[in-house]
Formats: sequence, C-alpha cells, structure tokens
Amino acid sequence: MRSKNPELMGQISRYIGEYFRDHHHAPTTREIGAALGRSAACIYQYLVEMDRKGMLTYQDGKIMNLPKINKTTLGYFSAPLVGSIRCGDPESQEEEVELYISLPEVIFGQGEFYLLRATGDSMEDAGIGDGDLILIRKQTECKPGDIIVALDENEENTLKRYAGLDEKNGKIVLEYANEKVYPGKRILVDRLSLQGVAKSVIKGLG
Amino acid sequence: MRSKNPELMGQISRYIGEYFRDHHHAPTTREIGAALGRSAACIYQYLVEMDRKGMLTYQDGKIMNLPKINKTTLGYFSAPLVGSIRCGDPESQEEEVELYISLPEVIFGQGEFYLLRATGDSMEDAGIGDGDLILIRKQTECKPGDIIVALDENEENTLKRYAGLDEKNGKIVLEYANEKVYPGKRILVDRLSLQGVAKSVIKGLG
DNA sequence: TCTATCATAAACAAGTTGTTTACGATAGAG
DNA sequence: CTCTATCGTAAACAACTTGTTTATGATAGA
Repeated sequence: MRSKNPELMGQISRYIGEYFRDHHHAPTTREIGAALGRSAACIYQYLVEMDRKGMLTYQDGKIMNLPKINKTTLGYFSAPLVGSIRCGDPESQEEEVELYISLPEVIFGQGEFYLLRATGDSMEDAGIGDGDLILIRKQTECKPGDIIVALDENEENTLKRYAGLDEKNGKIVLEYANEKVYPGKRILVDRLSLQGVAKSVIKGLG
Repeated sequence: MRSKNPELMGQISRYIGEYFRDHHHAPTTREIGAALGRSAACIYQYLVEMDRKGMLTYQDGKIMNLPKINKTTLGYFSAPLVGSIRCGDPESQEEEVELYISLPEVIFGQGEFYLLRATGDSMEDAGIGDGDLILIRKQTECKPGDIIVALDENEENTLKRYAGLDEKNGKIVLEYANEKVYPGKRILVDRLSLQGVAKSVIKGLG
C-alpha cells in the first residue's frame, strides 16, 4: 500500500500561493508540474485529491479558494504619475504622463487617483515632506482639514489644507501646514476649483 | 477612395494602454474587437497598419512598444502584511500571514519586503505615525540613521533608529525619534538581530 | 456608375488547456 | 521473496483560444 506524497501536496499548495501573489491568477497544471519536476497529469490528480480533502476548490479545471490567498484577489487600480505639482488639470496633461502605476485597493482605497510628487515644505506638519509621493483621489467635494489639490484664482495648482469658509467675508480659507516655517500662514480665496483630495502619502526613507 | 478610420486607431491605442495598465499584458485581437464593437480581423488589420505607421510594434502576434506604456511593464513584488510589529521572526509567522500585497518596484525599489503597521508614537520625527504602514526590506546590514526592525536582547521585535556603536562600551545604540515625548531617549544593547530596514512609509490621510 | 478598399464572418492552423488512458515503477503486505 | 495496488509518467484526446487568411458584402469617393 503506497500513500500519496504529503510533501508534494504542500509544495503544490505553496507554489500556487506564490504564483497567485505574483500573477493575480492561478497557474496551469503544466506550469505547476514544470516548477516541481512532475507531470501535468500528476499535478491534476493531486489537485483533485486536494479538492476532495478540502485543501482547495478545484472545479472546471479552475483552482479556487486556496486558503490565505482568496483575499489577495482584491482589486488594483492604476494611477498616473503626473510629476510634480504644477499648473493645469492633470487630466489634460495626459499626453505627458509617461508612467502608470498599479496600486492595491486594500491599502489605498477605491476611486480615481493620480500620483504627484510634493515639492517644498509647506505641508510638513501633515506628514508630507519634500519629495514624498502623494496619492490624490479625484473628487469635487472636500471637508475642513483635508489636504487638497486645487486651482486657485491665478490658475495655479496648489497643495494646501482646506480650512473651510470664513463666515465674515465668505472667502475660502487655505492653510499651510508647517508652523515652524510659516506660522499661522493662511490664504483667502474667493473661488477654488477642486482637483482632488490627498488620501495617502508615500515617504521614501534613506 | 476610402481611408482607414483614424478615430478607431486612436481608440485601439487607448484601449491597449488602459488594458495594459490593468492587466500588465496586452489584450487579444478579439478582446479589443469586442470592446470596440469590431471584428477580430478588423483589429488585426489595424494593428498591422499601426505597426507599419510606427504607432506600435506588432510582431508574431504580440503587441509591443506602445508609447507611454513600455515603462509600465516594470516589475512588481509581493509583500506579506504581517500585522503590527510584534515578537518573532516575520518569516516564522508565515502561517499567520493572511494578505499578500503586490507593489511596484518603480516606487518601492527591489528586494524582499514585508509590510507592518506601526503602533505608538516613538518614531514621530521620522515621519512614522501611529497606524502607518511601514515597508521593511529584509537585510542583515544597516547604517547609522536607518530605521530598523530588530530583535533585541529580550527577543522583542522593535522599530527604532540605529545610531551606531558606542565607542566607549561597545554597545549598540538605538534611538527613539520623537523629541517631544521621548527627548534624547536612547537604548543600549549588546547584541541585536537585524530583521530589516524600513524603506518606505505609507500614511493614510483622513 | 463603378471600383478600390473597408469591414465582416467564417474558416484555418497552431498552441494551450484540462483530462483520460495505458503502462512502467515501486512501496508495502503477505 | 513475491505479488499487487497504486503512484507517477508519457502520450493522446478534445475543447478552447489565439493569430491569421480568405471569401464576401458594404460603401465612400472618383
């Protein structure tokens, strides 16, 4: 009486997991076999057996529900890196976009995004330093406290904190967030065209 | 004399670009056709024509060198999210890892990484706040100034700044990076097992 | 009106996939 | 040691997908 190789089962399970992480879809029986030095038919038989044992779901030739892996099938979105913050609608600069980057929704959320590199130190207190990448979600509404990208009255694209409306004169209040360099510095504008709201900051270290 | 639909060429080019961003590989002629309401043969003829015009490279049935897209073929790596910082080697906790996340090398660099969520405020000055995600690269060497993950003498996994060796007593100096709460706080240890070095911080806003 | 060519559907050939089958190798019971 | 169940393999099969060609109809433009 011979028994199926339990070690091989583990190898198959592990390989599928790694493959899934790298490719976002399951490998074929032949791919698994080639990687593990076995035949496709052997892998097929093991997959059927592993399905029977409940280690994974194998139906219609599709590998599904591998434990610990299902959650990695979460979505990704692509965000254009539009360079440093500057004038103009990022949308209209599409011709200049040279790089789209795929990022996971599980960390960065859902929506329509773009990335830009922050320059200057006006947002230091918000954790945004010179050279950091900022992930902006395109939206037309914001609430006080949000870090926003907006075209101000001079058609300049700026990154500032939205502080709300000044009740007295009805102007929109934008703040710097660096008390050391710009203590209490505020900007009042009549109208502002909101481009998006900063949702994440990616800082590089050393 | 009829002329090829230039608008359709633009649609094809755009569709391939978007598809590439989402799937990291080119679509099939039938996929393009279905999306644009045209036949596969029509798309095929357009692809050949577009290759002749130099708009893209189409060889052996493979779409390549679409302008603005080639750079997005850069690599991605998968990093396990190992939860909040805690005891033990992250490698040995593999059973508990429930989530692998694919991240682009073009932003985060190359190497073997894992993600962990920072707790506490001891790293505030380094731009690392409570709840931030920290991307750790596994490596066995570090230089003064690096934010490191290490097992200290008590087998505790800690996130601190490596300050170097104390010449006088030969001990390793680790620092907090929050002058407000822990002014000048340092830790001296005889030996430390380096788990990795923090390379990026992902901060969530609002 | 006529014709070049655009676009389509259908078919083709090649490759990939899951799956089955026949057969050799071998662990383990007797 | 002998024998047999079954493990694993190679080969083949059928279904499907892929790029590509071909024959046919539609139509813009001379």
